[in-house]
Amino acid sequence: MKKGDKTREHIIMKSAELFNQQGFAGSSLNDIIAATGIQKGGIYRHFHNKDEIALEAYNYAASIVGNRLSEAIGNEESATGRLLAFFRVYEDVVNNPPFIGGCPLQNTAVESDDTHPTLRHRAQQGLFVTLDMIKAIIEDGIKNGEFKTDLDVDALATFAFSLLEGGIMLSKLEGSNRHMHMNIASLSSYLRQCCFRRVK
Amino acid sequence: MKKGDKTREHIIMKSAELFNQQGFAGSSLNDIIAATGIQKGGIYRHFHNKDEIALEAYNYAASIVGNRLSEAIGNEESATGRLLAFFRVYEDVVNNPPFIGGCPLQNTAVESDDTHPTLRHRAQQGLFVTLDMIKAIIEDGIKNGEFKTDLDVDALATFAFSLLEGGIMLSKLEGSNRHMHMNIASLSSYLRQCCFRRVK
DNA sequence: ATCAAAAGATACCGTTCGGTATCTTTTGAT
DNA sequence: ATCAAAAGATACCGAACGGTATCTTTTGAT
Repeated sequence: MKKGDKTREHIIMKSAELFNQQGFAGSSLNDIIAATGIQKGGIYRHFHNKDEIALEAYNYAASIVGNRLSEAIGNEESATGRLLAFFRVYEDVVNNPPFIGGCPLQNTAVESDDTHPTLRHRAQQGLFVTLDMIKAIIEDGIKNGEFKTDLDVDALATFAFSLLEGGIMLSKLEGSNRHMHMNIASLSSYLRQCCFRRVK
Repeated sequence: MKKGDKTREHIIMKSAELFNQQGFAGSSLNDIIAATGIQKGGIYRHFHNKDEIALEAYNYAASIVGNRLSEAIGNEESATGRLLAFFRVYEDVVNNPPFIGGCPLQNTAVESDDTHPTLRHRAQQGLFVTLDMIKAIIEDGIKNGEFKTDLDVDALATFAFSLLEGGIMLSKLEGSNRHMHMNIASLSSYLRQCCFRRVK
């Protein structure tokens, strides 16, 4: 790997942390300079403009979180365990989020919604990919007899993901993981009471 | 009401729309000038700085949504109905949110989390007030025999509010109300299956 | 060791930022 | 109708913005 590629990645990593904490509009190039220790000329050698940095930074942050999710899912045997594993990645979102600043999808979605179309499009792709992951887990649970066969897969996927993102938002805002913890417990009992296949 | 107070309110209203769509960092004073038709000198006669405008604007947006929520709750007789009424205020969040730009609490929470402490504090107050509203509804439902007596009120309030905010985020991002609609149906059946008092 | 190419620092561009001082206009009580 | 007070427009401030041109340093293949 060439030197230039290494600094390019360094810029992306540091910028991703900035953008995920302060937002795109809230992070200036001087912030990036301060965070990377690289002057403007050095930065703009690797990127055409601030937008390009933001897009690459989002991809990076999303990939970090995605890896953490895949990892957490891989360790679980049951579909229920895999669904709850999603939440456990964010169970200490206040002090130890999978990526500093919280969920990149949430931060990007909320900020870019009415302002930055291309960034919004990336977040949309992230939404679809994540929902597909969750749906695959649910369908798996149905096939292996863990869940009822008449489950509405789309509705349950949206339900679980909403609960996750809402819990992240509430816990981050209050500065306490209690919302995440309560939601994990609530989803767990919900799955048991409403989604498990009744063995007669 | 004096003329100055009227323009002051005009500035707050227009700024609230801007901030709730583009964020605090994403909205400039020139944006406010363009939206209000009032020059910088005129604006700064009524406010000390941009921060003060943002705080008042958030209060305004929050009060609009709060009124809509209270209104929706007032029309319902059952606790279940009042909980679902919360969601119905945002059931067409894509095309017809209670305030343009979506949920002010969500937008403010996500942006100000790591950047703007005073704004974050306002959002925190909004969180507590809203959770208290939801908890009051649940306690009401327990007292009048609608809900089981052993419900965890805090957990159910967090659960419902997370589902709402998560649903808003997902629907806004995808540009489709389907997530809100599915969550309303899911919460409705959840309440029926897990929270209703079993009549023997 | 040489030396072109790659990488990065410096210095600058015009524009926009939030904020202020000053001047003009409007308002409304008398 | 008068006229001080309130309201608002104009013009400006220094700083920070995103972005670029140019110069210096570093890299690594030969």
